[in-house]
Amino acid sequence: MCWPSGLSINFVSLALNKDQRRPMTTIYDIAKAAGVTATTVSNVLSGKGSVSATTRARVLKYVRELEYQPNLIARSLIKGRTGVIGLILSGVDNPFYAETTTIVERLAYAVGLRVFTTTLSGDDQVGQKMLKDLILRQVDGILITTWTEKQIMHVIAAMQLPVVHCFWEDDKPASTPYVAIDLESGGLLAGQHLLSLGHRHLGVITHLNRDGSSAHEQRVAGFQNALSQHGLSLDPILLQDGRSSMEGGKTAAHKLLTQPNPPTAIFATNDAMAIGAMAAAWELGLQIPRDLSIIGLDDVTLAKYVVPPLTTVAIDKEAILSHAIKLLLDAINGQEAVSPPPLSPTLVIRGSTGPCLQ
Amino acid sequence: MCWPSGLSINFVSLALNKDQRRPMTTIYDIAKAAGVTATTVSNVLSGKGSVSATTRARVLKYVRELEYQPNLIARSLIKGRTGVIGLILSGVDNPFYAETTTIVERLAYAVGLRVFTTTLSGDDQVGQKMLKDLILRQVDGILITTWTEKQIMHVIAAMQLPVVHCFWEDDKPASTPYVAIDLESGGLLAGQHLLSLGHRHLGVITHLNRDGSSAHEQRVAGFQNALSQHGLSLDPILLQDGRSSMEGGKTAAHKLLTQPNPPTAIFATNDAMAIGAMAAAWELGLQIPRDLSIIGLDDVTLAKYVVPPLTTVAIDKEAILSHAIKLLLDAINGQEAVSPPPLSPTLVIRGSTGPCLQ
DNA sequence: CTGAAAGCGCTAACAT
DNA sequence: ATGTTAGCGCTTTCAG
Repeated sequence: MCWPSGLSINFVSLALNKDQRRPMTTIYDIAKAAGVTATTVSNVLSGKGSVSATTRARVLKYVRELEYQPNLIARSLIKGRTGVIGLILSGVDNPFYAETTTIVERLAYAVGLRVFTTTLSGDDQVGQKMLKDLILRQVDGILITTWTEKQIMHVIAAMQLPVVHCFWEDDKPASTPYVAIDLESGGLLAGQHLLSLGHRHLGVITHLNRDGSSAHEQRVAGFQNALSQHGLSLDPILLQDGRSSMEGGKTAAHKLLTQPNPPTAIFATNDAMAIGAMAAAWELGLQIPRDLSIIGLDDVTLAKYVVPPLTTVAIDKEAILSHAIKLLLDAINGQEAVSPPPLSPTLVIRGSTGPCLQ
Repeated sequence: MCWPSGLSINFVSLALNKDQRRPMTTIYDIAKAAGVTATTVSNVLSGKGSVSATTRARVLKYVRELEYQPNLIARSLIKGRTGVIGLILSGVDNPFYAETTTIVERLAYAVGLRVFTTTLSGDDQVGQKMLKDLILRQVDGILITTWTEKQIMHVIAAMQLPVVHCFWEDDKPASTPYVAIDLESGGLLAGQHLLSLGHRHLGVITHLNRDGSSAHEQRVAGFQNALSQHGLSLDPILLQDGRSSMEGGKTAAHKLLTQPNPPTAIFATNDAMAIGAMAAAWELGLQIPRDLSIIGLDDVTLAKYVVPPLTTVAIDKEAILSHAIKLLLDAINGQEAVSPPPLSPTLVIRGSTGPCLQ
């Protein structure tokens, strides 16, 4: 064989097919070695039944020697449980979702669950197929964190598969457990903060297209409540769609800021859009917070590092997801899953908001 | 039962245990309904064997009526293949990894593979256990994108499990397929760019602790090559550890910039650290790029949105991961997995670098 | 305390 | 073209 220069044999690996690889040692292998039956080995391993100390020791010895590893697939088949859950996420360029995955994976593993993450990129078919695939793979439950096609919800419901919602409750069947956040008070907090800084001409960037959502509507509603308290109301032209993404937030901010009478402060209903808005402000030569205040909602890790650091309404992802996992586990175990009362967000003041100077 | 005010019965879900739920319809159910045997149903479904058009139609009819869904767990058990791969990631606050997961999930699914993401948070034990769990769950292969304990590598090697490395090749057994990037030329590009802007006093933020890595060393080496070409060399005090994270980058930049003779430009060996460095500069009242130029490496999505937009050396994640998945698939199928020649990064000039004004 | 037998849902020889 | 048999690796009654 002839190699392009620079490529050595190191760069080649003649892999072994599954059948060519050394077969895993099974429970039978160690049963034979220990001179007992598979049942006994199983009992030793599971701690059920009762086995004499002697045989237990002998079995364990071979377990070690033969480096036995239980085959979780076989176990899943017989138990009717895989110990895997599905996680449904949105695929927009939003750091929030990235953080969600990591947290969920860790929390789930802590209770013995692995997760298949399914990222829905818009309304494509791929995501929907991936979701069905989750069912074929016998996941024990599903955690939904974003808008999901009604049809899919029905399939899941028909399967009577345990489901928990969080961050997003649109089109959720009434009976589905849900970990709620008081998003309306989140919007209120944002509004009050801006108002207290003297801003009176306020813009909003939110997510409002058809698959958009009460989750964002609530934030806006809370914001409007704050305005009402000051006898103000939101000018519809100052409410723009940012599609939940950084890019969308940037575009929306452009529209807002190039109007004849631009706002002096903007509430973006999530941090991704807020960060996009900051980028737009920079392009327009606006300095934050001198010329424009921006407040987000979520408190993603990144918020601390953007310039200037983003003032935002923080939601406790960790707490919410931890609740969600617990709920899902209860549902999987056939226990009553009681949704907790809504969690309250908190205001985190950093550098992207300041007094109104106009 | 008594409910806190505001909570309605909607918030409760009495879940069904697995055993209580309607059992899935199996291949036998539809065999019985269609008056054939399970084998025939299997043949119809797989398209193997041969079945008369009539029975095929009849079987298919019941498949639809009874809403048959194949149980992939059972299939996995008999096939000795799960169609699942493991993905090993680092858990630092680096947007790069988030993007990696999403891309891998999509690319993998396109070739019929699902992925179990395993985030290694430092050198904790949890990550290592999760990794072993991957094996118990019979993943078909593993894609490693970050530093991994040698011991684990040995376990995997012992299992003769297909493995592919990318982005990171430290401690990689020589025979493991690897998708390489020419990181050294990446560092060179960064250095040349800074030099061409007139900067002569340069700082570097990189990842250098023990589990750090040739992956970052290469970047620094390339950078130093650029310096050498100009008869310059890197002052060791201007090389700081940023631990690959935004926080680390920020801390490192602080150290760099508070020195008696601070650099006029900084090369951070990844975008996360570069973004952290930008935050540090802001805190110190330095304006970018007027007072300080910063260049990163990776080109994460976020780079376009930070203020000012980050100049960086882009690596084509999509291409690399696509190669990696292909390699892994080859390895799984027992085919020769030939590592491609190293891919070249490219310079993307945005707003965080400018002429040296001192 | 240990073993025999059955079966989870599916597929793959090997008949017929 | 269809059916029979056996088995993937494990657990779970139920006997002994």
